[in-house]
Amino acid sequence: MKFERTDLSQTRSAADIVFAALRDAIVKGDLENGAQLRQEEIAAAFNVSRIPVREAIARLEQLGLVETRRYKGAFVTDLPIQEIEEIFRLRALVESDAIRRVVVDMDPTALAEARAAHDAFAQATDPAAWMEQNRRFHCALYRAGQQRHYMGVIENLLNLSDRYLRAQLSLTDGQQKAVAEHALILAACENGDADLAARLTAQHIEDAKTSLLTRLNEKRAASG
Amino acid sequence: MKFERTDLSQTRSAADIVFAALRDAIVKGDLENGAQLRQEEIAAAFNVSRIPVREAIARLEQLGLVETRRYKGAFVTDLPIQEIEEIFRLRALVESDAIRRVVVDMDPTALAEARAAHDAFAQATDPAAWMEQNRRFHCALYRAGQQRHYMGVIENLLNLSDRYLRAQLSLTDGQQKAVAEHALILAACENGDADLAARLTAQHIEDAKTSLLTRLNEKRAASG
DNA sequence: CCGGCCAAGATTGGATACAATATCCAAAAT
DNA sequence: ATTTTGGATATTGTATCCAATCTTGGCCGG
Repeated sequence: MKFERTDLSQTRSAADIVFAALRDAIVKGDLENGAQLRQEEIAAAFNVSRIPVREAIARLEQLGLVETRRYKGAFVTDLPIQEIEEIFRLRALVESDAIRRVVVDMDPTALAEARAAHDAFAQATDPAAWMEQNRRFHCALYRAGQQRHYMGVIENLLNLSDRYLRAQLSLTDGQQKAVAEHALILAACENGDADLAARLTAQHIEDAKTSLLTRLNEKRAASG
Repeated sequence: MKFERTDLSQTRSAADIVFAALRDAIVKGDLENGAQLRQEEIAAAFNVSRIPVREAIARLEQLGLVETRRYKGAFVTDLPIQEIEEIFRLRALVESDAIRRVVVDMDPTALAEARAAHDAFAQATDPAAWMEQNRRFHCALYRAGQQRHYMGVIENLLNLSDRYLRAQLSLTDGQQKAVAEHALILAACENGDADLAARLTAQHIEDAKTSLLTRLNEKRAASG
């Protein structure tokens, strides 16, 4: 007699599920910058007690996605412009190096996945899909190297910066520019040109940073 | 009448204190790789309930210092050699770039702090003091740039790798070599030579990586 | 009308109690 | 003797309850 074998020990705890949901909500911008995370409210939404909610919030704080002050509550981190710039510098540094190390021995499966994401990104029409396919494209390439810690650092940086980028893609021709740049990066990867892929990736991120900071500075000047 | 002004709202929660203590214990190697963290035991040690202990463990997991499996417990992460190597590559990449960005506008106070740490490191005789002063030296330089996220990434990487380095410094002439390399890095910073400081920092970390990996591979070959 | 003060509700932090799962050991069956 | 099975114990995950702190709204004096 045969069974369908499933590993039940890998079922996620309530704290895991709440954590992932809150993280995604912050990254996607569903929770606004500075918004307060009320434990009771979240617990009710997931039909659990506040205990797993508090564990989830503790983990979010470790990622820098929320800031908590004792007895006051947890708030979605609102990054100053200077820190956004810093995060993009880090991204350019780490992601370009990650690409360089991956390209020298690129897995065809990863390339195919990246191309699929590239196509989906080009055809997507709403910002949510852009962000999703954009991340899928980049991570498909980085992940090919099987480097957990590079991926971990990069994902953390993306989680911190995505909600700022999202507004950017919506307002400008950023998406079209990104499609063109992705195509070049993909071509460099397929040709095995590691240095070019690294330079293009760094430039891609620097470009996004520049236009994002320009807009943020305008906005800040206008509002106060 | 004058008061000593202290911000009571900054008193740390029990979870904060337990988290910091566990983190330091793991980083310093007081808790061995693979060791299990028993909630009840830790709670008793700090005279608190398991609730803040669980929050602390959740945060440690987010840092990659422990791994938890549901209903089985939390264990100090035992990194495979390949990941240790990856972490050192990341360190070389990020720390050299951090130095480069700091040197162009170096704060004299930070330089003085780095030199003090350098002297203390040279005169220290036990591995615990070495690790402490070594980190103090490097972080004094990086911190001068006031770049929270660079510092955050670097500290995470140091937290993950320090316990492996510690054994290294104990067993070889690593400490003397490190003193000499620190002197060169410090000189480059004082002279405002950013590129040199960056190259020396990268080399310093690569050197440590090489000798550490050599020893780890020998050890693994010997033990099985 | 305004700002300070105080009480009551709201919210977070932590302790205790209970539920779900794992681990270990003894007894029984082959 | 080995393996299996049932249950006792230990450990983790979550709910409920209490304590500490914050916040809000009304009252008071100016």
